[in-house]
Amino acid sequence: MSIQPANKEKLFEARLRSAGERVSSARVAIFRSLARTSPLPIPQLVHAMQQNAINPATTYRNLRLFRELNIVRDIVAGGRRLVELSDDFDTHHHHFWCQNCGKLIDFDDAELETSIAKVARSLGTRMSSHHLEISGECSECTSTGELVGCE
Amino acid sequence: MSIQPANKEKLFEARLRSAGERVSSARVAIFRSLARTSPLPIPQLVHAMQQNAINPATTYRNLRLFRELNIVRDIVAGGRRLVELSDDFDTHHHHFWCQNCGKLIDFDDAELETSIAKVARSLGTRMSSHHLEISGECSECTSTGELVGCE
DNA sequence: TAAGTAATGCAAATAATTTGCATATGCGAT
DNA sequence: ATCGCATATGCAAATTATTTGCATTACTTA
Repeated sequence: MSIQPANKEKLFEARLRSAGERVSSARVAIFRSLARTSPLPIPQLVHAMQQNAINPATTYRNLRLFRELNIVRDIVAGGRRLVELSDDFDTHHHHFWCQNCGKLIDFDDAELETSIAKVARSLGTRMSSHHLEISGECSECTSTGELVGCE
Repeated sequence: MSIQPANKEKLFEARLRSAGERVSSARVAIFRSLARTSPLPIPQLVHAMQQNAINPATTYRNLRLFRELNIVRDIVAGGRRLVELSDDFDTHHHHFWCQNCGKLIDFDDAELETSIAKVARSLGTRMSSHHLEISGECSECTSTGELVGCE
């Protein structure tokens, strides 16, 4: 189900090319960074790229491009905005965010997908992507007896 | 199902008080603004509050507080981060974002809710809130024959 | 391999968000 | 009601995030 690293990059290049965009070294570097670790806050990505001699302006410009080409998506977890590769470049998944320990858990579920598709159809819309964020307390925090929202 | 305006504010005050927080005029103003129009981008809220003689710092500080107290939540629609009142202060809903015309449509569905609750349980988590964002083409854009992503 | 065009770096501008500190205000006790 | 205290606010400055213009560099196509 999951795309292999080598193919991911081929697909990435293809997506750029078919949009008439060039495959620059900065773009590849940003893509690779996201493929390695994501989701992550934009400033963190910008900083990581600077270590790689890629200018913030370049990272921002390309993030905007990647968003348009559906290469990345933005999500929100606990009030923080994060970027990650879109479903086209990673296995489709949703996120559970533990508001107690801050952990982010990926998940996916067939029945859930069915429900979502059904709703989109009933709205008369054509769905191209979707993302569910659940917040709460993860299993570990629940069993430890920690209280949500306390520090 | 929907909470009446007058009660919303009572609930709001109660939530602040039970957290040991004061019910200041700035807080009430921010809450009212969100109750009137939301979701909206944070800078836009900040600006609106300035018209109301409320300092940006105050708005930011209180947004953080509201987030902690689950009075507001952040969502992402088309790469833009927005705030809106949490489910406790509004009818629970999800969002469909049309990437063609930019429209944001609220929706809710019982079966979907069931699936979500089931997944959260199967993960061993305790869910306190959740939000689904679907992107695609709304029914109007679909019938007009507009192409997604073209300008 | 060369030419043309689009992407990058850089520096500066702008926008967003946070912080410290003095003052004002909400709240509980009188 | 009023007083006193603790907390929230305003303000100004600092920090951080993001965008833009322009000269230069580097993909791509022929």
